[in-house]
Amino acid sequence: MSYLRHGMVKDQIYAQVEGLFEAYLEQNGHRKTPERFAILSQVYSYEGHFDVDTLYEVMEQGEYRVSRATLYNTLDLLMDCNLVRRHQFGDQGAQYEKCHRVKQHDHVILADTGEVLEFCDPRIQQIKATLEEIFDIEVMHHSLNIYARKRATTNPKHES
Amino acid sequence: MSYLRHGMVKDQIYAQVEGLFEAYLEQNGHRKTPERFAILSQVYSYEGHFDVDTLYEVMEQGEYRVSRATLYNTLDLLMDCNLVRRHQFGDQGAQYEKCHRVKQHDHVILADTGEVLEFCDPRIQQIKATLEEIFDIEVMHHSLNIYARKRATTNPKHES
DNA sequence: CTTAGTGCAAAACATTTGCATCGGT
DNA sequence: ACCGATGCAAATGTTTTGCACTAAG
Repeated sequence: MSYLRHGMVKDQIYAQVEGLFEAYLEQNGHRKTPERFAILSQVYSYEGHFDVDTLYEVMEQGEYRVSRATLYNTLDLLMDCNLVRRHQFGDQGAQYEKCHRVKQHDHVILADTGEVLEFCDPRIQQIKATLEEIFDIEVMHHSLNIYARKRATTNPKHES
Repeated sequence: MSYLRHGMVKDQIYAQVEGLFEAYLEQNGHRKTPERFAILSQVYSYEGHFDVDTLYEVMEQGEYRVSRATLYNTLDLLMDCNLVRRHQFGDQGAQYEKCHRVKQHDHVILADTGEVLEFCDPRIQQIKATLEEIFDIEVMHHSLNIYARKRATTNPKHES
């Protein structure tokens, strides 16, 4: 989609991601196990969000059946090297999503359906810049979730 | 503090909050039990955030010892009538905070200490307005958490 | 060969639920 | 007296941990 850079195709992206993960593992003295790469591959096959349970069930079918313990372990590694992000929508369990070369975005959660929309607003960057100055901090990341409901589309105008 | 309106003092605020809760309970056919008001009182004694476990332990000492089940139940009611808000910082359990006549604000979580700073930026309102228009939704609430770390104060500039 | 990584099962933890009892109304 | 609210304990769902075994380096 739109986050592909000039003619890159998916497999090239994935090859790059795999290389980054491999480099990360080497540089940090972690072993390059087949389970870890199988998980990376599966994680990067998802377009949207996924939870650990879904991932676990899918991987049970695949070539490498990994335990939940390994899933959590590997997801931690992938978050550490910035290939995956974790989200907490509402109160239920964590959701994950790949994030390499994916445009930074935030989420609108629709109350009725639980559906998740994505958006990107430059003003959030401005807010972060302001905060860095005011509090003398270095912002590492943020999480902005908007909880909303679909408007009853009765009138063509807007009624705020 | 700054959210007190023209000469109001704390007890007046609390009396008002109690009145609102009472009205809410009546209008929705809920019973006015002493436990519920004891919880409300304790909740409004906190200036910042608290978690259920802390609340439980404090209330064990007090006049009304309430069970966790009742705490969760009552916190739900308090959220329903907009006297309390729930937050999810990072991965651990939920944090709550009173919200009546408290200025809407968001949070900076410092990675090292877990300390939570509060801020209020008008641009978040603008973002919400834009989203309502773009997606034709009605925003109910939002959650913006900034994860940061204190900057190494090497430069002689201001560090407040 | 060494020891990090793995699967498994148990543990930990926060929250919810079932049920007998209590107490607002 | 009715039935909603409570306390307790068991159940739930998710994530973590201990341990014996496997395999990467």
